[in-house]
Amino acid sequence: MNSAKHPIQAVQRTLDIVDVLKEKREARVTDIADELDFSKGTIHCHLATLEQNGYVVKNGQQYSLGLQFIDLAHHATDRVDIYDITRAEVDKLAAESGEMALFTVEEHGEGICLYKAEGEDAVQTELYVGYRNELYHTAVGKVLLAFMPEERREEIIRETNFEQITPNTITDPGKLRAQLTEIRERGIAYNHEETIQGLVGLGAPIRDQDGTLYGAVSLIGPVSRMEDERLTEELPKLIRRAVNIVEVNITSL
Amino acid sequence: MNSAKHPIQAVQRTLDIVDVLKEKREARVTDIADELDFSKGTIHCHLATLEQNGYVVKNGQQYSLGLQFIDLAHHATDRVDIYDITRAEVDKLAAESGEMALFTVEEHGEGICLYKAEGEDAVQTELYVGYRNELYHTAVGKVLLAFMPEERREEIIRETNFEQITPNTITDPGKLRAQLTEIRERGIAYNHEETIQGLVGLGAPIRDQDGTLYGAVSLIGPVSRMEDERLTEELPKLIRRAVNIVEVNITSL
DNA sequence: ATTAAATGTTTGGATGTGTCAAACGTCAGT
DNA sequence: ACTGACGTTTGACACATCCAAACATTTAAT
Repeated sequence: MNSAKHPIQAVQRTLDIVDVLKEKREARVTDIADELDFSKGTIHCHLATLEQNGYVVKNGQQYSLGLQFIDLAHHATDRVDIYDITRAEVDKLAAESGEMALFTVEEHGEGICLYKAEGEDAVQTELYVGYRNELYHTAVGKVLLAFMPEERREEIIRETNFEQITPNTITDPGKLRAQLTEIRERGIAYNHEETIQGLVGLGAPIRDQDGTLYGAVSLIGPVSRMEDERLTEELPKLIRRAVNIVEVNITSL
Repeated sequence: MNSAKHPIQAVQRTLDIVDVLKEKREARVTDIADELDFSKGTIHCHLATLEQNGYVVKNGQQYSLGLQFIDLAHHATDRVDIYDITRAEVDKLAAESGEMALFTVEEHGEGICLYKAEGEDAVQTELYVGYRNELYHTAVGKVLLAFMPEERREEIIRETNFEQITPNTITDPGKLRAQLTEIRERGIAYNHEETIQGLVGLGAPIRDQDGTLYGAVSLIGPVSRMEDERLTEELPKLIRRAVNIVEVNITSL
């Protein structure tokens, strides 16, 4: 992520304010001014500008994010051509497996969940559509890393700040690269309690005939149900079938 | 919508750029510079700032909206307490009626679609989650107007720019007010081909015991299926049931 | 190949604008 | 009525934004 030479400070400030509103859900002028260490007057002007454009809502003294962002989100998703097809397949996948199924895409070196479907027995996680996570410790993340162009992969790995989230989290770039090679051979990536203890995930890439990566589909479930042949045979088969259907449809776009 | 006394121009410019990207889906620096009548250098700096923050993505020369807006959209929706409950009921409503069911909320004098469920025979419209429309010519819109505080209603009507979208569109504030009174009595609003020829809609408000308005639920279908007792009895009954369930759950928040 | 034409990017300098501190207005609680 | 806390407005100064032009880079054409 090459940083801008001449970032526009006023805009940066506004984006920081939006970020605070995202974290806090609601905030007053003074709250934000304290948090970001700016004068009340400045924050006020920024919020007023945002409000005028519908990006912020004011309830009494409390400001919060406006629903207009949903509109922007829709238009952003519009760029993902396979969204509709994949969505349908992820629904099926969730129904067939009973687990939670996800569709994730890479952007700016992060994995962004674009769709989530819950099967009958799906685990409850704080994962939501729009959720962003680091690539190195999830199944989809490792899939995306494995199948993206090498230079980009190395760039992302170089900029990754490895954290030992659980005992199983991979924190060594070398080990990660080795596992990515395996994943390229097998076509399936696993997450063995590397993100959350007790949770296992597996994912596969969506690619066209040229090998261009479009995203990844995954299943997440409790370790108790994710073992033996179900984990190594049954569920991978379901995912591969779902992914194949999407891939067939890519050409017709 | 009281305009800001001292809007921050640089921020306004960035928001205008975002708007162009929303409309065009993809655009180059020059495209945007021409469209907004700014120098290329200026647009470049703004885009660089946005990209650095993940709000914009660059593919070669083409810029487009980043998926990070989905994250913001999620947090904005978070503010709508009844979202989850209503969503479930709208799903049922669509299944029962076979038509398209919607959940809409008012913000900044506009109706914003927060959830959409398609029944078996649902009409296909360009309506999407996040879609914003004027209140005066839709069923949900009229519901929201009818049940909001009077001063706010008058403020919105005063600022409304009435357009004759179809022959049936109400363009007279007086007539609109009269119909809103009816709607308050009946508890159901109709849209008789006022937005799109051939499409009929009906909606009801979601309110708590104090009468505070939370949003509206509606059904949309082709005029051929939306007539006689189905329109005046059957469908209103379904909607009322859905709305009631949500309303009961409001108190437990 | 070589040139030409668009484009993205960077630069420096003049203008105009964002920022702050302080004053003002408003509201809630005592 | 008074106090405190907050949002809003004001005015003036510092400096950030913007433009035009030069530069770099890519694409198209000859």
